Amino acid sequence: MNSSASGMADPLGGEAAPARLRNLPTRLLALTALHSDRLVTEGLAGADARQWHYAVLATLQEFGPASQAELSRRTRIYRSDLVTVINELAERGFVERAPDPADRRRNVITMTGQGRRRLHRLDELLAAIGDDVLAPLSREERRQFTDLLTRLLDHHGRSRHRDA
Amino acid sequence: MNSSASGMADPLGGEAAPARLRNLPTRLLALTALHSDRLVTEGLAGADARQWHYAVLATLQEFGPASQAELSRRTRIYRSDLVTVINELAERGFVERAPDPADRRRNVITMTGQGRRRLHRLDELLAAIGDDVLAPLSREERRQFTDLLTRLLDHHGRSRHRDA
DNA sequence: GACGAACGTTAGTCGCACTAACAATTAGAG
DNA sequence: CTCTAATTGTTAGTGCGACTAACGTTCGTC
Repeated sequence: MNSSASGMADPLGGEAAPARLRNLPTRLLALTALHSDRLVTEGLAGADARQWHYAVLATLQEFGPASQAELSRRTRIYRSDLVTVINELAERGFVERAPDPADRRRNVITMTGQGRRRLHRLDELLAAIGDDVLAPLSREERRQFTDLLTRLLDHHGRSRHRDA
Repeated sequence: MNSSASGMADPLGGEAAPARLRNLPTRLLALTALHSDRLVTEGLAGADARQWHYAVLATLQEFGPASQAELSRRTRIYRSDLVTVINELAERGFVERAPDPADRRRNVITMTGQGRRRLHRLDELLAAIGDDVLAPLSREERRQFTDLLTRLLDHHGRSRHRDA
C-alpha cells in the first residue's frame, strides 16, 4: 500500500522513460525544478512561511524600507500578488505598512525586529533545504551548478523576446 | 512603452535583487526553469502542440503501442491528465485509441504514420528551443549542465520522502 | 488645471500538479 | 469457484503560481 494513491502514476515505481525524454535538457530542468520547488514549499510550509516571504524580508534587510513597487521590481513578484504577501507578513508582525508622507500614493514597508529574527530563521531553513536538494553534488559541482544557472538567467534576463 | 503593462513588475527594467536571492540555488533553479518552460510552451504552442504531446509520442516510438497506464508511468503524466492528451493526439490523427481485446479494461494506444512525422517535427522544434535556452553555454558546459541535472533527478527519484 | 504616468488594490484567467470518486474489468486468495 | 482487492480509464474538482484587466488615487508636468 505504498503506492495506493488513486488516479495517479506512481512516481516511485515508474517505468523507464524514453531516451528522448531523458536527454531533453528543458525537461530535465523542469523536473528538477519541480522537485526542488516541492521541497522548498513543504519545508517552508512547516514553518508557516512561503518563498515570497523570504524574498521580501531579504530585500528589506539589504536595501532598507521600500515601497511595494520597489519590492516588486527587486523580487520579481507581481505587484498584485505582493499585496497578499505584505498582508501576511504584516499580520504576523514581521513588517509594517505605513503610508509614505512624501508620496501619498506609496506605502513604506519596514521590517520589524521580529522580521529580522524571522529572516535569520528562514536563512537556516533554506540553507538546509538547499543542502538537501543539492545533496548528491560535491562542493565544486554545486558551485558549477549555480554558476551555470546564473549565466543562463543573466542571458535571458537581458534579451527580451516578445516583440509583437 | 516598454514597461507599459498594467499590474505587473517589469521583468526587464527590474532593479537588482538582494545577494541572498541571487545566491539561493533553489531560486535560481526555479527562475531558470520558469523561463525555459515559457520558451518551450510558446514554441510548441506556435505548432499547436504541448510538451505532453511530445512525451507521449516519444514513448510510443521507443516502446511501441502501450496502455494509457503504461504511458502514464513512463512519462510521469497523471493518468487523469493523460486522458486529455490522448484525446488531443487522437483528434489530430497522431495516435489511435482502441480497446485491448486481451484486457478489456485497457486501451491500446498506437502511433500513426502522421504521428511519426509529427514526432520528427517536434524533435526539430525542441532541439531549436533547447539551443535557445542553453545559448550562452559552450558545448562542454551544456554537457555538464545536463549531467548535473540528471544526477539530481536520479538521486531524488529514488528516495521518496512521503511515508505517511 | 488637465493629462499621462505610477502606485496600491481587487478580481479574475489560465495552465499545471495533484486528489477523489466511480464503473468496469481482472487477478488472486480462500 | 466465488469473493475481494487491485487495476484501468474517466470525470470532476482543488490549490497554487504566474499573469492580466481595470479602477481610484496621487504625483509630475506643461
